[in-house]
Amino acid sequence: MKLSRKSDYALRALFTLVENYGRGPISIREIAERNDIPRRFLEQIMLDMKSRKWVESIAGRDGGFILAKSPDEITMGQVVRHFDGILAPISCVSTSHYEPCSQEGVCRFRRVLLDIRNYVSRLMDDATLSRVFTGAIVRREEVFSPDMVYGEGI
Amino acid sequence: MKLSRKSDYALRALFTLVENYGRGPISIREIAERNDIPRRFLEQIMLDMKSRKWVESIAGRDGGFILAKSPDEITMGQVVRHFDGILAPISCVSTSHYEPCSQEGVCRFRRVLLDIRNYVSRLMDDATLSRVFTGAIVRREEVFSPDMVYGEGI
DNA sequence: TATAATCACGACCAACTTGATCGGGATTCA
DNA sequence: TGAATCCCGATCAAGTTGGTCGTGATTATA
Repeated sequence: MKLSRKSDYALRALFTLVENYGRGPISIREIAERNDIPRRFLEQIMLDMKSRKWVESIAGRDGGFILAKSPDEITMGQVVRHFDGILAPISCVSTSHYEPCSQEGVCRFRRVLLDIRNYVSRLMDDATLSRVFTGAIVRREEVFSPDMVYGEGI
Repeated sequence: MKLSRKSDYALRALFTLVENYGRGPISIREIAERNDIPRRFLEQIMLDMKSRKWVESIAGRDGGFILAKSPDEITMGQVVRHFDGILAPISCVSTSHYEPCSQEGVCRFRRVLLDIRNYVSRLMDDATLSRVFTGAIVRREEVFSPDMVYGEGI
């Protein structure tokens, strides 16, 4: 999974709305400023998220956006899948965007990619906005040392 | 991590060479046919891998390619990093391709992406060609049910 | 009711990446 | 000599990314 700017910006915006949950709308301009996002680009993204029913807009002066549902009803998985289309590292191990591959029966490394898919999928679908916001989504790898680095660097 | 065709093809070719390890060279044409890879495209990739000292070439008629080192001295991590540049889902959690981000101090979801980075990095750097070839790289997620699917699909 | 701030919508676009193809040269074996 | 191979650089079409821009429509407030 490679996170696009769009997913990145969408998540930044959503967490800003989570932070303000129950306290009225925030304008695109303010979200953009607080999160260092190009304003006109964020416009697109917010409208997109509105059509997905993740946010609601209030038009006119003093208008802006609020979350359309509770922060534990939206997951990072949903957001990234919407904007980036696929979480799996390759489509032959994707269920939502599966495409057949002539080598599937003999491929030696498919298994490794499948493992990555499973891990990423599980993690992202567990990651509701509220859990991530409160830091409740810490996993095995981070229990011992938060800044632990594996392998040669990534 | 999104696996590019180049990485994919490179890995297919390498595992073909592993299969034939110690039994003479295989031509690009044959590797291409056996793995369903465009021949002229594979040429580039093999030359690239030659410069990385992963494979050696034998020129002239009956020539071809062989592995330049033992299958347990090459990892999937090295290959994917070479062709795709970055394993991490976003550069702010990459060590090899780190780029600063204005939101780093306040970002709510960086932690989740860091977790993915750690998992992928560890898995890929453990994945030597020989271990993957023999199937010795099965991990937690796959111990119980090989085709287990998590979340909404990926 | 004028005005300023906001959301809404669609068109446009430059730069980059991906996934190749192509022509022709150098090397080697039979 | 010729056939099969590796070698090298140029080129390129299509799609994706990451935006910008102009212009309406809506609404609170002075």
